[in-house]
Amino acid sequence: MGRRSDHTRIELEELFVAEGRRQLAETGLARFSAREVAKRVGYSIGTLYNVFGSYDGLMLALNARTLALWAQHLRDRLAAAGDDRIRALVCGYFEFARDNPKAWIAIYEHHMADGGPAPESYQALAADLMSVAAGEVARELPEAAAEAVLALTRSLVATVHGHCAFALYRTFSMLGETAPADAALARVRETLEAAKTRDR
Amino acid sequence: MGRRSDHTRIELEELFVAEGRRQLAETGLARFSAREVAKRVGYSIGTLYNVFGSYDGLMLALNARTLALWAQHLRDRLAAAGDDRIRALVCGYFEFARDNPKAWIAIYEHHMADGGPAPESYQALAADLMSVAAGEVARELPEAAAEAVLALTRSLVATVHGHCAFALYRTFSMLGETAPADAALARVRETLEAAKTRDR
DNA sequence: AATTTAATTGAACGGTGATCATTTCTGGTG
DNA sequence: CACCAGAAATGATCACCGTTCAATTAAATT
Repeated sequence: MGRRSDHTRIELEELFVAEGRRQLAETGLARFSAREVAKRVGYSIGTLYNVFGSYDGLMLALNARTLALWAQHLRDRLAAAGDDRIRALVCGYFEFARDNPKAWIAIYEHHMADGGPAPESYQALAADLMSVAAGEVARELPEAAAEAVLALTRSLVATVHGHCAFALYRTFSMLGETAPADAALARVRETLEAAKTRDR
Repeated sequence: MGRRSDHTRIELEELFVAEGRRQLAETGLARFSAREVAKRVGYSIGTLYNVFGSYDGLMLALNARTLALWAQHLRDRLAAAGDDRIRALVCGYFEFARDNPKAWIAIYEHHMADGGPAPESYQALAADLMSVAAGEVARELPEAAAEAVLALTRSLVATVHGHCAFALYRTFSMLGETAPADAALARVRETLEAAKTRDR
């Protein structure tokens, strides 16, 4: 059809991402198809490749959107939180994963075709998410050195991630666990308490 | 070729599983191909389907083998452990994942085509793995009730899993973490200490 | 030797990600 | 207004995938 001024390149990107997220949420990563996204948007597969370059490019755009929404969700929860900001953070983590299970899983299950790392701009989004958590850990441990805060934050996020992953992968339900978020919160509290005791 | 007495059905299964594991370790789940496994074993794709029924059936057989080897690895480490059995357990967990990264990841990233649960026999292998950990937790908390031990074990395994997953997915290296196993062990120790204090 | 039975095969089907020569439209020029 | 150069959009084409199943072939039975 030639240069359609129907949509700018930015609009096109947004169309594909919106439809891609809809489809990812429905079918999950394993059945996800770039062709099907293009078809439902009403553009050809060739146009989708013009915009994103590859399947990886499309998936990165989708996961980047998920990461941004996740970070926003956490900040919203923290803004509305009372005294117990750690609980707000852990619950916000679980809420987002539970409300967007397929998209959340896709963040971890998509791998670049060449096995290489994701581009800088994508890693920045993951780092931003981590910094939200680090801010709260720093608030809990005012005396701690910055590097110690970061190291502890990484470990705490890994702890929560493990509980959240088991919850979404149904590993927990298979084993009889019913309140994974509570368990994760309890673990985080223990670690923060131990760190406070060490600091004194 | 008709009924080849070259291999019994059991031998055939073993041939496919051995070659499948080799290929999974090389290429990873995303590029893994049942056709390629059949080709390299020297049987047709049809015979592979006679044996395993589907791609899911093959993957379950591969993942079942991985789970069994993992449990064996943990028991071996515990048998050779000194006083610090918890360290042996956590390190054994990480060692196996690090030595078999693609196979370990496939355990979590393979999903049944219909989204349903894995068959009973497969779940039993996962439960066995959990029971290895539960035995050590029970040893640490002799006073604790059985159900409390199981609940704590689930949470501790989730904690270690989170650290291990971040290590293998390179989330940690992206964030500057260098000793994920040490961090996981520290978290486990804190939780066990807190539980002991509660029991008193 | 003839027949039955069951294991093995691989072509065929509909789908995928990826490519790129071709077509089709648009903005600018004379 | 007619023309053209260039960019956007296309979809046939390719190699591969999981899956199916009629046909084939070798072993077991008669």
